Amino acid sequence: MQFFAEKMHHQKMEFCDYIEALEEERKKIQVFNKELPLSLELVTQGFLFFVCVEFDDSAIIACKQQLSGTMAEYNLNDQLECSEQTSTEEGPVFEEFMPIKKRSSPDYDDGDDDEEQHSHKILKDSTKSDWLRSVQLWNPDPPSTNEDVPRKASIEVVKRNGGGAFQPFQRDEITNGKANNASSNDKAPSSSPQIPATSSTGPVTGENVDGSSKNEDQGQKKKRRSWSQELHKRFLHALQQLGGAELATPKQIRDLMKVDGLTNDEVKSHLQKFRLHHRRPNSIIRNNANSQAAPLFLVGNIFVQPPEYAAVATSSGELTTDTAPTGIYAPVASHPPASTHTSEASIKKLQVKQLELSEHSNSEGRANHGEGAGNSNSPDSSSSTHTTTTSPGY
DNA sequence: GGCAGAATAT
DNA sequence: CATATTCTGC
Repeated sequence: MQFFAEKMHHQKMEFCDYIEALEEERKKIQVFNKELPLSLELVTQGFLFFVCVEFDDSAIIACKQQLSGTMAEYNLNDQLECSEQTSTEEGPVFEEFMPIKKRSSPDYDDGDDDEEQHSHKILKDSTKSDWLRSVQLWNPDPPSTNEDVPRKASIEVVKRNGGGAFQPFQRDEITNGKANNASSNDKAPSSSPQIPATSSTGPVTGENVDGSSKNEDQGQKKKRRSWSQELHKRFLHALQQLGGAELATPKQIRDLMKVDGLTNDEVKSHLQKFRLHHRRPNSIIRNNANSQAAPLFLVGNIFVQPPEYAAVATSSGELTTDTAPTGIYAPVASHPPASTHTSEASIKKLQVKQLELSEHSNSEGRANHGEGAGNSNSPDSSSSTHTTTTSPGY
């Protein structure tokens, strides 16, 4: 008897270990949840299965309960994510998943696909999106207090704001700090409701879109604009609407962003940086051998192909961020409310640019992304092996 | 003169 | 490194 008891105990322990292992596994996989909802499910199911098989020992039961608890948690999370995604549809979604995008989805690659090197980027490749990450996570400027900003201002109060430079927007009211956002003034939102100001998206620690209060000291150095997550999101959104970083112009972007206090120069600068960080990575290993074949993940004994590979191209062959966060539920990239300009002009521009690029920048694998309009898809410059655009049903 | 983009500067 | 500012050409 004793022996038996011992044996049971042993088994129990083993089982628990197993459970733990599984749990861990699931955690790992959860990272890919967005892309591979199926995998999670499978693992989870396996989980249940094992839990339910035999043993009714109290300990096991406890385990079971615990597990179910965690499961519920996961589900809840999933749901939350989903709802968030769907509810945001406007465009924020797009940017929201940028960080994840980098690892396997052909993200919205504005003019230059740069993506497709999936195989490796899984863990590395941080190069490209690194800066993005920083931008997104950047915790906007703390309140006032810090630094000498106020001091300087007071010293050089000069305040000869005769010309008023850029926009009239909110004048001083340094105190207002946040709270504003109202921005009732400024250009009327015209048509699209646009992003309802501070979208719940994340830990936006009470920071307004326009970054901060701008003092009147115009003769002075501009206060560094911090591109908060929100701001950047808008930026991306605008970009998306305009057809990519290569097509959009600072002014357009600024208009679309509808952030008061935001100047052209600021947008220009940001855009410059954006482009910079986006173009370079392209030249790198565009695709090795089979890289183009959508990676298959082995789940259980089933191969699963991440949904991103079903990425669709937007009519104008632009961003198409989609990023299929939850795979199946992938919200289709929203279209620009004002679809007017984005069509002809931009396409033309696109073509021109592509020509230019293909001409004097042979070294850089510029990409092709014009699928939508059926226009070119330059056989990607010279990158090693053929790149048969293996696009799943478009 | 405005604007966009690149090049510098901070 | 992230922005700002300046320089250029259109």
